[in-house]
Formats: sequence, structure tokens, C-alpha cells
Amino acid sequence: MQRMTRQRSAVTDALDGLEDFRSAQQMHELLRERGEGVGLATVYRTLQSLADDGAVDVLRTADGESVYRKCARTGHHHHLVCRGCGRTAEIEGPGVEAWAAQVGAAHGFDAIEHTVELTGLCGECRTPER
Amino acid sequence: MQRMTRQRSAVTDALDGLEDFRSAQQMHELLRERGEGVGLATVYRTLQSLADDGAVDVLRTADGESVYRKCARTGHHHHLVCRGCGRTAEIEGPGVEAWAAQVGAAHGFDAIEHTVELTGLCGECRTPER
DNA sequence: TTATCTGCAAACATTTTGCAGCGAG
DNA sequence: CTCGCTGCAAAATGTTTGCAGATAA
Repeated sequence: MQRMTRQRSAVTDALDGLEDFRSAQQMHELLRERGEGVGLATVYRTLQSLADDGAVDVLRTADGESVYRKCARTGHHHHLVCRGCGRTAEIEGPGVEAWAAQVGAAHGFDAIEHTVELTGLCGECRTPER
Repeated sequence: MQRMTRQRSAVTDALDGLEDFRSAQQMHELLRERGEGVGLATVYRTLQSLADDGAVDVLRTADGESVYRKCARTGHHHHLVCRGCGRTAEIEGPGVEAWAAQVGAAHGFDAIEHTVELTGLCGECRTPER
């Protein structure tokens, strides 16, 4: 069904080494830096096929980019990203999972998935020149 | 600050008459059908400025379009979107806001903003042919 | 061998922007 | 009268696709 090509394993390997979401373009650049040249179109095609297989999670950012992350079925968690420096902290939402399922059920929805992303300013970025 | 032009009121009037999300392009076409010609760029600019003012909610569809709806509820709230038919329900997260702020503070982050989107399958989409 | 994958560049879709002219205040 | 707003078309952005050649099986 799917051939195991150099490019495809390069993409999946890169994904395995990452914990958070990356855009297709970021993946493309990352692979380029590693010396594993992969065409941008191939990155898109590969990520898309992985997403179709449910091997990665896809998410759309506020500015219209698709971001991908290896599907960590176990140990779901969320991120807290600094708007200033991009630093990220991993967090776990004890109540959020339950809240999502409950709210969904209350509206007659099933198979609930949730996206929770937090952004803020970390200690170092909180007091810039202002 | 903002001038009340024919185009701007055409857009806000159209929004007032709608209950659900529409894309900028749909709004553009709707206005055209009404005979109230408004340039596509103006529709984008107007919707964007309304969004900045918090007068409309913005949401990105799975295929990358931005959709807008008049902000019914005052104050911050979230959405539950059906992956099958796109139907949306407004929800409020009593605990989520507090949880976000608290988690942020625990990591030394300030000025927390959060993105929470829930997707699921609504009652009618739950049992398709698959 | 051969059907699939890849790379490139051109095509696409959505959104943004530059600029001259219009018009609200 | 003055700026901000508008419309148009061109540009930018992110993603998809056609096709010839490479390649896994």
C-alpha cells in the first residue's frame, strides 16, 4: 500500500524525534538541515498520507497553517507556548479531558476530540524594554 | 475610529441576519446577491476589523477557510464543531478559563491566552454508512 | 518489470496589500 | 477639506497537482 522510501522514513523519523506540532514547511526545512533532502511537495504528501492513516495529528493554526505531530495515543497532553520566545512547556490537563467529553455528551456529540493550546509570556519575556 | 460606510453596515447587517458561521467569500456572494455590491477585499477587511473588536467570532475550518459569525454571547466562549456536518454549538467553559490561568501561573507564565476547540460527531452524523 | 513515489514547477485557493479615487465627518 | 475607506488587481502565502524520471518490491 505504501512504499518505504528514503523520504518517507526521513519524515517519520523526524516526527518521532519531535514532541510538539510542526508545520509542513518547518518539517521541510528541518530535513534540509539534516542533509536529508526531501521535496516540499513530498513532505506535504507524506504528512497528509500519515494523517489519513491516523499516524499523526493535524491541527490548523490561527494563521492558516497545518501543523502535524506524531500521534501519541498514550499520554495526551497540551502545550504552553511563550509568545515572546517560543519556549514551550508541556502540561497535562487533569480535568480538561473529562470536561471535553462531558460537554460534548451534553450536546449530543460523540467521539470528542479536543484542541487545547495555551500561550502566554514566560518570566523572561514578561518585562521587555517597556 | 471606524467610519460607518454603506459597505460596513451592509456587512454587519448581513451578519445580524445570520445565526451560523459564514466564510468571507460566502459573505461576499451573499451581499452581491442582495444587490449590495461590496468588494471582496473590503469584506475581508471589515470582518477582520470586526473580529479585532470582538464583535464577531472567527474560526478556521478544516480546509483552511476562516469563517465568521456575529458574537452572540458576550464574553469569551468556545465552540463544539461537528466533524461530519460542520454544525456548531456554543459552549462556555466554566473551569477552563481558571484552569488556563492557573496552569500558566504555575509555569511562570503571564498574559495567558487559550485556544480550546472541541470537535466530535453530532447525533445525525454519528451513524453514517461507514 | 512496473506500479508507485519523487521532484520540480506551475496551478490553486484564500487572504493581504498598494494605490488612486471616493466620500463620511 | 481631510483622512480613512473602497475597489481593483497584483502579490503573498500555504497547499495541491501534472508529468517525466527514479525506484521499491
